[in-house]
Amino acid sequence: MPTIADVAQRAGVGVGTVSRVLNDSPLVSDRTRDHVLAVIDEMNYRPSALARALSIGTAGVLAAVVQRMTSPSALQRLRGILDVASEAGFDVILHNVKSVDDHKDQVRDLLRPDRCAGGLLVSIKPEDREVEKLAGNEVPVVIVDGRLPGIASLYIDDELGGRMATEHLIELGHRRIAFVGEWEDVIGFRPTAKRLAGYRAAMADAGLEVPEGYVKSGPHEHVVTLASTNELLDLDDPPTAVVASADSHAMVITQGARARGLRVPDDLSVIGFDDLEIAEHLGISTIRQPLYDSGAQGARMLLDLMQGETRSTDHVEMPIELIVRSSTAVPRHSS
Amino acid sequence: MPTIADVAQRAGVGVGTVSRVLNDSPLVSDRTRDHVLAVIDEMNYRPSALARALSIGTAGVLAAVVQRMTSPSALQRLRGILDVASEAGFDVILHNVKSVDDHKDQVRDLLRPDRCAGGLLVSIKPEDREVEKLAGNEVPVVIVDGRLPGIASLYIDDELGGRMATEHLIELGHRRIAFVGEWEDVIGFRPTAKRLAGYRAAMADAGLEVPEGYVKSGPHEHVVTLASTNELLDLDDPPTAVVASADSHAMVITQGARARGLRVPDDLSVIGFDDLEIAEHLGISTIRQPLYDSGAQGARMLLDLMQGETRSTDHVEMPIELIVRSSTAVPRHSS
DNA sequence: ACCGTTATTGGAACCCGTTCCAGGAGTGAT
DNA sequence: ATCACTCCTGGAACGGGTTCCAATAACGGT
Repeated sequence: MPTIADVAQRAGVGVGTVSRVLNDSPLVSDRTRDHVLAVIDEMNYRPSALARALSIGTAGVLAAVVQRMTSPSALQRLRGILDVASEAGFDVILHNVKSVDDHKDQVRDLLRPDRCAGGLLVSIKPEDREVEKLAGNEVPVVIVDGRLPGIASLYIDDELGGRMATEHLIELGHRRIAFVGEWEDVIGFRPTAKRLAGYRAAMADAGLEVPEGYVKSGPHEHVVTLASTNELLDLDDPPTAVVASADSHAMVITQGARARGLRVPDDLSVIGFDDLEIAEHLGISTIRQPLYDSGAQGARMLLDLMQGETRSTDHVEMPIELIVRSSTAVPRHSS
Repeated sequence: MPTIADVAQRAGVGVGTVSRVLNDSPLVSDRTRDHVLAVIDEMNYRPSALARALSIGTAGVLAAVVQRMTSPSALQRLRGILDVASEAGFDVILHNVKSVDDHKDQVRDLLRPDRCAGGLLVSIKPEDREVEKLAGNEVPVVIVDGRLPGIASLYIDDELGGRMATEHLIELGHRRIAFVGEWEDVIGFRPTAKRLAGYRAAMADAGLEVPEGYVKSGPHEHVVTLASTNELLDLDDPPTAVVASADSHAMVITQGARARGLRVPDDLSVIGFDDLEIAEHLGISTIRQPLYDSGAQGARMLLDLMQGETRSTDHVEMPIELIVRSSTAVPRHSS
């Protein structure tokens, strides 16, 4: 593999000149530039990214640390990150955080200038004592899907989302409204807890009670959600509508209700959260949050930060939106 | 940030010694090693991955080039890759290939020793004239989900899979069996085409005809699959069973059939391909292929190759398996 | 013709590890 | 005490870029 010195020699110029050509420096005459470019092309020379990185001090690499990367929402965010990063000529290294243990040392070791030029934490909430370190971290960090003072972040108002979903059902005339969510990992920001708070607030504001057994949660698994659904529908006074903390739950609830011969939305309204692609196809009403865009914008924010153009304390609240489809309707025996 | 020279000075030894300690060389006395380790700890020194990479000649990074990373199957494969790579201390940079254009220069530029130590092509078929270059590529390459002579690869027998799915339906007593697949991108190995071939072969072997209009394909989108489903069911002589080239299709077909009031499997049997997580929850019969394992084993294979332990011409066929669930059954009006 | 500038240029120093080579220290044998 | 070893160790060279500094060339002005 040819080196910059080989090119310089062949072109009869100094290495500095070749380097300047490579970096589009204006301090090269057009004649020299053309000549050097011709030689580069002729030798099929490509500068070593490694050597460049060592000189510069950091590589053209961003780190994306993702919680539960297998979840459809994380995936969409990741897609946004990848698109923007690759557009800007950066590689993305991907770290999948599964347990709290992973989280501790690995991540801080990853977010060093010799590993990457910037980091994105997707749906990951650093521990309290990590926050300060991250805020002063040598490479900039952006949190996607979470809000943390002192660290640039993008987030949504989960409580508002829970409220919007609930109010939609209330406005349709529902009175007996349940909530189904999941236990949340301590790694994350626990959005479900906030959505639940929004649900409770909306219920309270409407003067509605939340009966015993109307709030379900468990591990994020289909079978568990299915069981929760059946428990709800087995109640003496079953709900006419369910707020699910995610579209994936809404899907399962719908399916479970139909398996019992109930019709959705006639016998049971279900609303989800996220607006995954599949929600559209299944006609699930939901609270849409910008998934792809959160990743893309987070990446842009990070790129800005890396050029010192933005304050690292920037916080951006992304908009959410009620999407009404065919899984929610006026209750059958409406008052 | 302290450098190796700082550590050497502080410890009163040479840089060579510190380097040897860092790399667990046996050429260091225990006393010296302990002392140096203590100093390293005290200074909280971490060697620069960048400088190390430049010295060594390559970074501790693997490249995963994935086609349509948003597909659930690609994601599972990626998970396998990530787990094995991170276990071995490698970072993974992720490249999402969307169109053929992306594929051309970017990938070859990525698979250079200054970018990564090895590459995994997931469901990506290099163009003919690229194959030779890849085979002699400076960094080793493994193809996950595809077979190509001259390049190490992991694959399944798609034709056999299509045949197994079809034979399962035939054995249940179905005679009118349709096939639903999708148009495939030229980037990939076109597994659907092979599965279709297996379907045709099984039908021919059983002496069954494939009536006009029984083979459907279109873009990989839910609405299209739904339309195909309706077209099939609108035929004068509609099928009693459908072989879908992927679980995602099987899901939509099931849903479409139910929307028309048909029962699955009583009125229509549906079998998928892949065995995604969701297939289990929806009770979809399918041909299981090892997704996570293909990624994991591909990564292991790559790590071996990087150490020269394996021939780069190794080819591994992964096993597939018929999984019978509740979406396939004996046809209602069986002969 | 002479001087001050500005436009280019070459090349050494630097980034920070790894590795090889030339010793030096220590040990056992004679 | 001397020699032959083995075991450790220090430090220079090296990897391949970037960048800064000194130097040359070219140009306009008087």
